[in-house]
Amino acid sequence: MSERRVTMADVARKAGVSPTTASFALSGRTDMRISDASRERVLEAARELGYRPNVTARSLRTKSTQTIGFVSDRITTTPFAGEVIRGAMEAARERDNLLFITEAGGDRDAESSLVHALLDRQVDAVIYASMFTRYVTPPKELFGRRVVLLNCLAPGFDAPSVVPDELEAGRDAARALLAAGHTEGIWAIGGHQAVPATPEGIIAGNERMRGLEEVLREGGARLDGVIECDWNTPDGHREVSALLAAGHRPRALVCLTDRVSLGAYQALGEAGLSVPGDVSVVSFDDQDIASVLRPALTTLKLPHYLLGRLAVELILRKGPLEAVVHRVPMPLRERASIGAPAQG
Amino acid sequence: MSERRVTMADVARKAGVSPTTASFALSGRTDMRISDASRERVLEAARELGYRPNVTARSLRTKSTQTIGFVSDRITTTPFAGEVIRGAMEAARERDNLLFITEAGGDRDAESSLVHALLDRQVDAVIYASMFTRYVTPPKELFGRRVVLLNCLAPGFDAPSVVPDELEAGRDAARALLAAGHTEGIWAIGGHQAVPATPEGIIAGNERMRGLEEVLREGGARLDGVIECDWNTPDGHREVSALLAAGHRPRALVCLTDRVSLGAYQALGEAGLSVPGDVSVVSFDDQDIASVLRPALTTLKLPHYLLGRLAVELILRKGPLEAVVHRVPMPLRERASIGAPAQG
DNA sequence: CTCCGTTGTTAAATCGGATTAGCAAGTTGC
DNA sequence: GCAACTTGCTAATCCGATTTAACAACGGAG
Repeated sequence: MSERRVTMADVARKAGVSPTTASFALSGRTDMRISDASRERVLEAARELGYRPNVTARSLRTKSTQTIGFVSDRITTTPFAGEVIRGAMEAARERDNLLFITEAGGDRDAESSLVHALLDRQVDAVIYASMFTRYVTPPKELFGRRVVLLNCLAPGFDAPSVVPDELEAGRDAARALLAAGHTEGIWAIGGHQAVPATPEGIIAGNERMRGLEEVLREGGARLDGVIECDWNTPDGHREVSALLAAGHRPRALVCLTDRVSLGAYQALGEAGLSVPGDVSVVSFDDQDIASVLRPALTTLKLPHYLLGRLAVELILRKGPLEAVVHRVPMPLRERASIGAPAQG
Repeated sequence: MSERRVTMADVARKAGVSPTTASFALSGRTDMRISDASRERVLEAARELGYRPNVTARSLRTKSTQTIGFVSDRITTTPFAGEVIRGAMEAARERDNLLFITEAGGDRDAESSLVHALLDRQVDAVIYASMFTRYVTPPKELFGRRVVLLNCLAPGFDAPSVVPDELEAGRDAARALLAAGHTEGIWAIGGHQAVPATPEGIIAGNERMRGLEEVLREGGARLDGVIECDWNTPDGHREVSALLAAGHRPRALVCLTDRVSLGAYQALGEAGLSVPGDVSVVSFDDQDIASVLRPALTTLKLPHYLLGRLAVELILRKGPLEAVVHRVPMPLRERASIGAPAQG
């Protein structure tokens, strides 16, 4: 694209040395002896000419492109997960790397083809990411490659995983309710399962529920019921409306996602119940809406930014990757949806 | 990364021809005569060995990396604009290109440095994108390069722009209200301006308002008032609450973004007014929440996906780029927030 | 039978750097 | 005084493709 770039040969010529000397001077290698005078002249020439090395050419020899591939099912364009990309991007940038972002939309063939496109461009490593925390089987092209799994687990696939600490988040949700004095009339909306039509097990729901139940039990509280439904707003609205219609009077709702919480808010509002006066709500994810709902939603934040950042940091660390699961804490965002239990 | 790749030399050796012949056979060029027999043997060998060309090596000679750089202020991770990336990505993929995604966060130095990082990797072209539709001045490194401006305009910079057709969207909002019979008691919330602390002019607000006023006037309707505020939920809530508290009884609200609409919904709900029974609402953007609000929000969709796609399609088109402004229609998403004007 | 044009193929150069092997000139050791 | 090191630098290769220039082998024209 456009006018000729300054090459190392230009720099060498201007500095009056050989390309070899220029190369050593510029890369600053100390194992090859270059006089201070020559080094200075090369550096000066490079500066004056505005020389920048051609990464593509260099990588042909060195095998390192300072480039990382990012493959996901849909995480890129999921409204709330762009932060993953940002975290990854910034961490990459700090180490002079760039990211190829791709998305296969869940299609295995597309996935293979994208991985090939990445490998054809000699990426140094690949981040394989999933929108939902779940078990996956990466495409065979990635076996034996430098890979970090992001927001997913793949038993038998030799690579580290970076996932949110959903179990501890479940515990923290329980602790938040206990701290406010809730011990009964607690319902979970969304349940263990997850999103419709996902072929493989989703981890988030199970772990959140396990942590929740464990700490509630230890705290002498109990869950009155668990309502299984999809993790979206219409389902949240429908299930909570049905719960109320059935005559139940919950004191606290644990909604498995903020989208479910929005549905719950709508149903409670329509029933003339206030949050947190009549019903407390604790949620998961901390999506955009969480902070602007009225009252603002107390929720366990999905640490998207840190997830992306850690994945890249692991990949760019020297040495081989260890197949370890890294759990990133989900911080509690305390806002206004939890109050003392309603009396009566 | 890992075991040696099959090179063209391997393919040539296996097919019993020279690398030159293999190259011509594989690239399928007709200007260089290769016998059908040789071609077949090369193709067969390539297939058996699973040969894939090294794009990096090729680009050293051809100058084309089949790679596009994407630089934005924050669009990547803006919750609602990931679709831009997806559109761009898919269009790129259809033509065997990949995207480097970067984000400068509005920092000029970071922007320059990112553009350099892209150019060092020999990208064929660059998409320069903005989160808000506005005027920009691209970094000097991009002058003379193959560039498409996405969601922004840069007078004097020789490149095509791709932007949403905000003017027509404003008109469509007016048409939707007129069609439902609204001619008075219409207020605009959000106004001409925009988001806080944006140094350069934002186009969206102005154009939306201009289109809106033009068609209302032509339709014999009028705007009772325009309330200027930031384009977010708390401001929407505050301003609509204030409007009602001041004794006004609007029949229709034109909210400049869906986030403002959410605030309006909250304020109306608290005042015991129903949508669309008492007040109709028409909005802009079609973010995630638009479809799950109750009632679902009628809004003019920001065509993010098409924006991204068109930008890439332009860039990958043969020939020089023309500095034309491409306006992409914003379709009306008719849902349930517009009704006939309340009586009385 | 020679000259010339095709046809099919390949040796060699190229792209922009990194790296290896080696070469002069100056030092040191004995 | 001469071999053995050092020091500072460069010629030559290599990385994996593309592309240019040229070269055999063959057929037809004269």
